[in-house]
Amino acid sequence: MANVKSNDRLYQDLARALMDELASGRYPVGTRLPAERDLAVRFEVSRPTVREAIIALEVQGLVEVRIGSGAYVKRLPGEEDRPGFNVTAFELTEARLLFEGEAAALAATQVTDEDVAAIEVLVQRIAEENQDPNGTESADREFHLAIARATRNVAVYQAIERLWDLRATSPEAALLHEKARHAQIKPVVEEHTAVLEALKARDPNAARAAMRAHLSAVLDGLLFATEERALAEARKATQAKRARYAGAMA
Amino acid sequence: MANVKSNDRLYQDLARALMDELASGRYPVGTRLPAERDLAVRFEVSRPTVREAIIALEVQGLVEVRIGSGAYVKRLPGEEDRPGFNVTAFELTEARLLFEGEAAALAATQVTDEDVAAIEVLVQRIAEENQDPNGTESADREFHLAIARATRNVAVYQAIERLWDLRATSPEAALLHEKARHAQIKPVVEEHTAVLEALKARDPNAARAAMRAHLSAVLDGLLFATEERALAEARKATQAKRARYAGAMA
DNA sequence: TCAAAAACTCTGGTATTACCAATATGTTGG
DNA sequence: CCAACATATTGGTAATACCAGAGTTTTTGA
Repeated sequence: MANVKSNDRLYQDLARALMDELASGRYPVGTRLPAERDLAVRFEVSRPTVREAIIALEVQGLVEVRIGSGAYVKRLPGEEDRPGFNVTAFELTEARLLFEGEAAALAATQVTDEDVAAIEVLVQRIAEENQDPNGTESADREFHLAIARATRNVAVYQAIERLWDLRATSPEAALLHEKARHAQIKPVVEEHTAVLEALKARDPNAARAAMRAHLSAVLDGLLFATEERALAEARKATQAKRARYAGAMA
Repeated sequence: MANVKSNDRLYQDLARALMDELASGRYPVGTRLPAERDLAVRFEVSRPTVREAIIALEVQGLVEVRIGSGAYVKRLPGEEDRPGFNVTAFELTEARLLFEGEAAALAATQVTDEDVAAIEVLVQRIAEENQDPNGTESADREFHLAIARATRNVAVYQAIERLWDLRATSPEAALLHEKARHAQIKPVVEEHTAVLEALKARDPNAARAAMRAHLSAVLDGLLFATEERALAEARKATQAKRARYAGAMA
């Protein structure tokens, strides 16, 4: 152990290593970290470096340093300051279904030709990304953000961006999406294209419907990818909820 | 200058002092901070202490340290990590109009009798708050959050909470809302009651319509309160946008 | 006997100094 | 004029020393 090579600066590596140990449960909240001198020996770095790492943790609110006593665990990494946690992939996607549907409708009334052109390129990139099962989702993200931006409403944009990025803070959600991605490499492009066409036509209702259809499909993908017992329950609940809600939309 | 007494540790004092200088505009975004050695001399501390302070700023995303080059200003304090700025009251309310409308619809399919009872109390409190022109808006906030909570979707709740609280980060937005509040102390209670009734009836479409009507009225209040020249333009744009969008909703 | 006081020791806080590595700059040679 | 090479500057890290707060142990005195 101890060695934690990388290209970053030592204090950053050390801070990460310590955060990993915190996350592992080795040092529960309230307990004391080893003395700086001991950490220095264990990680084979100098004490100033250890101090820098601990200060990094302190600034992030992970530990509290008491002079003459030690550094005590205050909060575990993952428990963000701003909550944003315990958010399941279902909830995230459902929220996006609600919000991005409306955003698309508003965007349809605001898009410029430049917006449309840019989005068209993104759809193309999504198609390419979709070919490669190991590819990223960056074009997908850009697509949704471009539409959010087309609303010309910063608040809307930020809310949607946040929802997307929240997925990364939830390991299960990220994993589930990954599984879903591998399971269904089919209609994604068509769905995005439908949204694009609605925007081109400046048709708010069509845009809303297309976006909701797309995210509905994503939701289905998530449900499909769900095998765990713990999620089976959520699956049923979500389906029932959606059914009722979708009915209300008609 | 240089001296920045306090009871904290030196690096914390120094970090604060540097943040003050950043906030003062002395070091705009993109510029380079003085060398660590120079800062050490200027603030009469050792270089390790300067490094600790700079690392504190770095962890907070205020500066970016480039090896062999220097520490560059990345973001000014006050500009939150998550942007959330340059958001006008119009944008905020428009975003709420979109999102909370859908949230209310979803909530209508999910509310429990307890939720309804709690919301009923809140409507009562809103009426009381509304009597006093100098009263707070806490009941109003609770009302909207209670509905968001009734969706049983944490992501939805957090997004809406964030939109509400964002108002506080924008001084102009807060001021404008305050003015609008004094201008129209009339239909607020009726509007909230309409939402409540729709929830009671478990009618998603009615809930959506009622919530949109309410926030539409808020938007009107904002427009009414707008006198500044700078905002007159935004007013027209927003009105036009809303008109088109509202038409699409029908 | 026991409680107060002193001594000791552990911990973080800060300062010094030194040297390495990445970068930026200026100089030189083609 | 420009590429290549010195050189000064800057951050990165280490090693060491000493101070100050906190806790524990030992000593001391009533």
